Amino acid sequence: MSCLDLIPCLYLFFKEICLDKRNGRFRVGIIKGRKELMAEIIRISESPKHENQEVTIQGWLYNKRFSGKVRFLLVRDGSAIIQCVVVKSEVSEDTFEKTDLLTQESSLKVTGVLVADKRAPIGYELHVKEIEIVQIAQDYPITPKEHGIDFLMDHRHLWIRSKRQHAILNVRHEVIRAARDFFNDRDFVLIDSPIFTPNAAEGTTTLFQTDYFGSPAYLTQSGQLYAEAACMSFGRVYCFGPTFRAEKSKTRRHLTEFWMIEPEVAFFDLQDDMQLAEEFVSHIVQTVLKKRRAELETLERDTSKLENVVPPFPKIHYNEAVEILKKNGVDFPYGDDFGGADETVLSAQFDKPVIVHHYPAEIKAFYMKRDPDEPQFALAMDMLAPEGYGEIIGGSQREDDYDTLLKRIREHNLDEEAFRWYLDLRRYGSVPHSGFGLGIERTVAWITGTKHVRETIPFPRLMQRIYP
RNA sequence: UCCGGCGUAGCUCAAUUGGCAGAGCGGGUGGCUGUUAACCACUAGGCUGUAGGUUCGAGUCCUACCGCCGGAGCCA
Repeated sequence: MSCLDLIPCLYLFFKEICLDKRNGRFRVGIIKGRKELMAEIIRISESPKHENQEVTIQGWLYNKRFSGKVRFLLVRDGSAIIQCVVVKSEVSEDTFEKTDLLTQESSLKVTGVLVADKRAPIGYELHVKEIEIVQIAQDYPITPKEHGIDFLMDHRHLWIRSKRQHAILNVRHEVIRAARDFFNDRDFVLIDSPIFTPNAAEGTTTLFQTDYFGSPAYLTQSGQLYAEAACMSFGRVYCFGPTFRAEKSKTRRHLTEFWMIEPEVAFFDLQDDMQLAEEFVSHIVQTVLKKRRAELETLERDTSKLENVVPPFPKIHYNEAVEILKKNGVDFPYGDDFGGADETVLSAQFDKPVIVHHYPAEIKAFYMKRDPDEPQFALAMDMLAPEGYGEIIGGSQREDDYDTLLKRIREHNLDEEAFRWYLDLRRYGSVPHSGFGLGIERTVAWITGTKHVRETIPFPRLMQRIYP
C-alpha cells in the first residue's frame, strides 16, 4: 500500500440536485465547495482487504431496489458490483432522499462500512453513511429487461457496461495479454506491420481501397509478408494489429475489421509451427481459466471443455479429414476447402482443438511451400476450435526458394514488381521459415462460449454496421 | 450477391377467421425495514417501417421499396 493511499483528506467538488417542479426533471448544478472525506477510496474488487473499514467507492448505479425504509443500491465501478444498503434510521434525511433521485447509471460516490455478508454475491456489502451524487442519468436506454440485438448494437457504447459484455471484454483483455506474454517470454520481438499496403497481398480476398495521396492503397488483410521480412532480421517475431476484409460476409464468424496476432520464425518447419501453435493456444486457454474464473462463471461457460486444452492436439492430414467427413455422411468433393458445416463435423470428433495439415496446394495461398514428397499438398495447417467455433488459426511453412516463389507469383497473376521486396528475402540468405495467424475474436468467442464474434470486440465493424 | 425470416408504445413482445391496438419492463405518483430482473396500487405513453392496392372495414391479404436478423459463398 502506498503512502498516497493513506492520505485521509481529499478535496472534492460536490453537486446539488434540485427538482424542478414545473417539468418534473432534475436539474444538476455544481456548487463550489469543499468536502472532507475521511474514508479511503477503493476499488470494489479490493473489498476483502478492507473488511469492517469505512471506505468510499466511486462508480455508477447499476440497479436499485426499495423496501420501505431500507434501500439497496447496486453500484458498479468497473471492477465489480457491490450492494450498498441504506437504512433510513442510520443516515441523514438528506442522504436517504438522494436514493430517490438516483436513476440507473447515475454516477455517484458512496461512503460506508464494508461488511461481510453471505447473501452478497461478492461476499461483502457496503453499509452506507453518506452518498455524493456526481450526475443524474436521464432515461438510460438499456433497462434491466430483454433487448433485441439491433437495439443493443445501436447502443454498444452503453451496452459494454452490462455484466455479460463486461465479462467478455475482460476475457478478451486476458487473451491478448496471455498471447503477448507467450511470445515475449519466448524471446520473440514485436514488429508491427503497416496498415496501408500498396497491393492486394494474396490476390484472393476483397480489400478496402483508400486514396493515398492520389494513388490507391489498401487496408491490410494480413501482416504476414512483413513479418517474414522482420523474421529474417530478428529470427523470431510477431505482429499484432487490426486486419480488414471487405467481403460481404454475413455470418456469426465474420467481421470486416478484426485483430490477428501473427508469429513468424526462421528455421521452423511445419512440424515446429504446429507445435508452437498448440502450445500457444493452450497457454491462452489455461491463463484465462486461471485468471478469469469469475468472468467465465458470469458467462455460464462450461469450463470442463476448456480444462483439457493442453498439448498435444490431434493433428490430421487433409486426407484423414476427408475420410472423417465421409464416415459422417458428408458429401464432400475431394480437393475443396472445408466449409463451416464441415469444420463443425471435424471438430466434433475431438475434445480439443484439431489441426488439419497438408491441404491441396491449389486452394491455398501462393506463398505456401509444397511438400517435396507429395507436391500436390501445401505445407499448410489450420486449427479448428471445438464446439463449432471454426478456424482460429491458419498457418504454413513458407516457400523459401526464389525461382519457385517467382513461378507461383506468376501463376497467380500477381503484380511481380510489387513483390520485388518479398522476393529479395529469398535472394539474401533464404531459410526455411514458418508462421501462423490467430484470430482474436474467434478465439474469444470460443473461450467465452459467445455465439457471435460481434460481441467479442468492443466496437464491431460489420457489413451492415459502422455505428457507434 | 443468393436463400430464408422479421419490422406494432422508449424496450421486449401479444392481437383468434380481415372486425374497438394490448401486456410486461422502463418513466411518473403513492405504499412497504433484507431486496436479488424485488413487490403492490394508480398513471402517462401509438402515423402498426415507407408508398400504393384489394375490401363496408387492413397490424393482419397483395405489390414494390427501405431497414434489420439468420444462413450460404469467402475467410481468421
